[in-house]
Amino acid sequence: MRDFSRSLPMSLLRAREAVMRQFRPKLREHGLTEQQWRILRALASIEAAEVTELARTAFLLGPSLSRMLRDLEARNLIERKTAKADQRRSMVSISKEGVKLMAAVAPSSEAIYAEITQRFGARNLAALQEMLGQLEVCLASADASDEIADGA
Amino acid sequence: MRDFSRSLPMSLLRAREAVMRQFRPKLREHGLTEQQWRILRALASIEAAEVTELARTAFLLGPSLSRMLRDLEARNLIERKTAKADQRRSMVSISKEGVKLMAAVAPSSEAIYAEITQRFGARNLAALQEMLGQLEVCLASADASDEIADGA
DNA sequence: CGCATTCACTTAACATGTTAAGTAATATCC
DNA sequence: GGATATTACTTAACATGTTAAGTGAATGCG
Repeated sequence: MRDFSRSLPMSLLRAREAVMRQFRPKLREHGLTEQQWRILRALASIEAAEVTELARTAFLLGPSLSRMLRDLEARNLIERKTAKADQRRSMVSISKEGVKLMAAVAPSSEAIYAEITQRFGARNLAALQEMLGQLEVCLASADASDEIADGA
Repeated sequence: MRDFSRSLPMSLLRAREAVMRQFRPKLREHGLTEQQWRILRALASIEAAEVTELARTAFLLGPSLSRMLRDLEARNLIERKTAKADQRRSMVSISKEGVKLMAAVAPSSEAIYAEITQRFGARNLAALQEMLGQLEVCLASADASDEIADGA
């Protein structure tokens, strides 16, 4: 069997960990986990979003997101109100405090990203992301055909 | 701020998830999680390994590995014995049952990997892994200089 | 209308990620 | 040789990943 430490999943895992290791200490200073930061960033760019939509954007599963929203709401970093038209849906938005926290963290975060870009090379970075995107597309089509085969 | 869904961490996360989504169902059929499978695969290629060494190979943190080894030992998939020379160290090895389970799963796993390789292209795959490796190297040197700055 | 189905979200349960603290054995240093 | 530090590993505590089940609201359809 292939040397598993050279397998694609392990390569991706190690690469991502190497990247996130750069960010985590700064986020931690502000009492944020990587995932909480993802939620705030996703919310920052829009007025309000439904939970399901937010889950897709922040790439989180519903149950994880549900817990985190509860906690973030308790910390007054986000706000929720149920939609008028459909009481099942709840609209989530970032609070003033949330915006303030983002403003405090964003400069460091940007600086770290810039440092990574500089080290790896902007061109390399773009090429890498292009390949990652293509990989996703390949495998998404694999999933789709599976679903058809399963009659889903 | 950059559109965070196009950031490197998110690209890596989505790509890895797209890959692992292909494997998880088959592992699940055999009652294995992704991480348990990593442990077995890491052990399969060597006689025995210390826990710390295994953690490095399977890219798991000590506490996670400690729990998983307890469970895998209870399922008789691995074996442990403390080293004679140094009673702190415990040597971990895969059991006969573990080998049997691996033999049962490996063909499907290989087939899935081959399918991914074919879809994405062997050349693209090699190029991607090369880039991921370089990214790791870049950032590892960043960590190293941080440690020096911190006096570590 | 009534009722089964679907939908949006939450809760539950268990496994792992992550950091800190604990434990026992070994190494170091005087 | 004995106090101290370090090492290898485990436990603890809390956050998230993951699947299944639960809940209440909207939809579809007779």
